[in-house]
Amino acid sequence: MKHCWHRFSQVFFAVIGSGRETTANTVEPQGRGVAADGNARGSSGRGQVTITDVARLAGVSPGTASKALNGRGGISPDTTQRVRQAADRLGYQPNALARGLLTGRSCTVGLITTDSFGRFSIPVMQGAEDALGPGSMSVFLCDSRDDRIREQHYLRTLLERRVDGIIVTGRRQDPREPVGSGLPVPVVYAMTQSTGPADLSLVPDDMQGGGLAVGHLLSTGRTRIGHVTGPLRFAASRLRAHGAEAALAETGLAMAGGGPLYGEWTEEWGRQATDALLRSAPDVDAIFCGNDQIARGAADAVRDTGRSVPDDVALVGFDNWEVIATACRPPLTTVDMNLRELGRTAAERLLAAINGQFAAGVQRLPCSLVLRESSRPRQPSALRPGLLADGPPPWPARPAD
Amino acid sequence: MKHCWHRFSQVFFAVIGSGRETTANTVEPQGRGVAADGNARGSSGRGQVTITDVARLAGVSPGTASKALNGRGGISPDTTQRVRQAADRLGYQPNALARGLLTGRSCTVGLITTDSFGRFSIPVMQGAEDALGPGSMSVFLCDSRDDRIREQHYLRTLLERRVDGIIVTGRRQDPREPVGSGLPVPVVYAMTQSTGPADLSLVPDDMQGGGLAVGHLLSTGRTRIGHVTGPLRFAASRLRAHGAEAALAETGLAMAGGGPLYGEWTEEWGRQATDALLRSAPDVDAIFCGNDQIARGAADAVRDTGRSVPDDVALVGFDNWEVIATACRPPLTTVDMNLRELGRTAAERLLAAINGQFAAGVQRLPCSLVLRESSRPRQPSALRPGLLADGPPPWPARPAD
DNA sequence: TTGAAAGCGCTAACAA
DNA sequence: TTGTTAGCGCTTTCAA
Repeated sequence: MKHCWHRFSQVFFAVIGSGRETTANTVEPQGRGVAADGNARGSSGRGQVTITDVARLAGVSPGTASKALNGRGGISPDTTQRVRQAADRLGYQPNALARGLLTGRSCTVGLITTDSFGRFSIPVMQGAEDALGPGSMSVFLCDSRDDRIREQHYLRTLLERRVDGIIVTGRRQDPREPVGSGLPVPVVYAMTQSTGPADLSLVPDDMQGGGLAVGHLLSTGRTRIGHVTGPLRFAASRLRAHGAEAALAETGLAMAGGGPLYGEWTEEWGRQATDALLRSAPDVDAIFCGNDQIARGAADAVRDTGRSVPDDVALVGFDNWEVIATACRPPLTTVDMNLRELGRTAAERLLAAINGQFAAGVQRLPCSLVLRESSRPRQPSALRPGLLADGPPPWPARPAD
Repeated sequence: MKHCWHRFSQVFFAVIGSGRETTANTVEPQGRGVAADGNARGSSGRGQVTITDVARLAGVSPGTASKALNGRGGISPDTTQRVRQAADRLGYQPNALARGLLTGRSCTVGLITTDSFGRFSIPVMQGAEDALGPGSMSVFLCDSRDDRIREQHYLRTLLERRVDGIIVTGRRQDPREPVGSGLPVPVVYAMTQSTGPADLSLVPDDMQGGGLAVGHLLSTGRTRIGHVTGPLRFAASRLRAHGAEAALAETGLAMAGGGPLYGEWTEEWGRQATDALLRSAPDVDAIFCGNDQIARGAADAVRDTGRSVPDDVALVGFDNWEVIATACRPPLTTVDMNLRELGRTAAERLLAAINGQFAAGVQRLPCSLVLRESSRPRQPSALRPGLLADGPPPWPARPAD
């Protein structure tokens, strides 16, 4: 802790160290100061310590104090030391507003989330904050809730506050209109796409993620792989399915069940679809699910038919939504979109843009795989007698559980 | 949309309307302006339009323009109109930094989350943003991740940015040290408690929530009510249990199973404990669970013994974590801590404090109940033959599972 | 090596 | 009703 912010310090206007002494109650040249302020506070007027106060206590001019504190310009070590001490004593905190006004850089960025702290925007925001917060950048939070009016309101206030840049996050979906055009600051879209050709958008690579899931299942020896996923109207569903099908085709395999089963992003649908799939293609030995909720429903459905996950049917989900994936029985192998990393990258791209390094287009960031029980390679068949044999499956139509 | 922010407007320095005409390339009295700026932008120097630009275009002084735009001081309707038009044309946006510097109010607040976008802090943040964002207050987001070093870093930058106040959110738990002492701005703690006696902390009323859950179960006719909850070391566990026990005692009942079963906040524990409870007290007709995950585990365990939820055993959870509560089979009745409301309240209290209305102490905000299937009143016994009869329960000790 | 002065963009007090 | 001036707190020339 470099500073302490006690507002009411005891020591004032006594010059620290030696050199030109200035006594406490000198009348300030500027005509401002504590004179009229009976209250023993080390500040002029507004109650916060200013650099003038520091300078006066150190017995130097404000300009010199500024240079000393910022390490700019040739200031003697002795003076620097005195100024630093004075600043510490008074609990000086530079006024970022004044600095920003002067330098034209506020060192702030706006973060507009269209998704109101949704499951996808949160990790993105977190990643962005990771990259910005610990540095000198502060982040303005704006929750536009997919409302263009709100969005414009926030955009306006952000620009009024002279942010140096803006990040827009969403829940992906279809490309969206740019948040504004001809803006005086750079904008990066994360987990959402702008239709503006000059804009930079960062999204996860769903197709690669789908391929990753299926590739993994293939590598563990599964060959009759089905796919249960969300609504067809979602680009995410389609891309993941394409990725999955491409990976299968590469090995000369077709998708079990005849193709992806499109439905809802719910456990309920996961159960239903899996149930149907196990009926229509009883030899299915793996299901790649479009998200973790579907996968969890699938796990329940598989178990309900007396089969085991992963030995009879392996499962892979998508999202790595921890609370779902780890509560699944068994814990779920799943594709992680690395959203936090995506947010971090967005922030870095924004910083680059602020420094003049622009980029444009849609960048797809790779997904990765999180391995858990649900796709564990099969146990040696000796341990599970009969289950790998040909012929009708050894389980009854539907036991009590 | 009142404004548009195209930076490069076409029309400049042609006085709008009638009255003192000023032509485009007048040399500005201040010596600044577009003269040296070949680029057709309606600004001086920094690339953003200033009030001086607006004033010049409207043919008035900056002071007058300011008053006109802010509706302060007696300005003729005609002039006001002209200034407004000029501002619109140029896409003028007041510089909030400059305004804040002058007025001493930045119209920003800091939001420090110690819980890194956790399940509890998110709705609180959302509520705070609800109350602040749409107004003139902007929110700085700071993710301290329970790290005091980070927290102090953020505190410092917030104070440097001259925020008007600070909200600190957490995941409740034990009281925490104040974020700082003698701070120049008010602080409100939400979903976390400060040990500072002069600080204001807002937390949900867990005891009342526990009472609410049990009261509801009693009102639906259940009398043999058990309680499965999280670790004993959590104040939340203890308070909820107390509330539940008090509600039971009021009706002269004791808790089924002999008392609360403390464990973990997981589905796994919910299953285990419920299993044990159903064995030790087979006539249990309701379980109040310390959170939704435990409740979901309980639902699975109840079902696994061949009993039905809610007809044989009713369930109530805690948290109203939608994804869990609605995916539960059947959907879960649960206690909602109204965290968003809590966040909103925190923001309102902060605004009050900024305006001089201080408060202190720990305020507990009421929880409410969200009714779903899992605690539906029993069906008439005719529809469920035998289940309400006396004697040994109709289900076997415990099927395979 | 230090000090003086100007000015970032805005508003508030005072003059005209 | 409008214009002028000063100054918020800071940094940055330019002079000393």
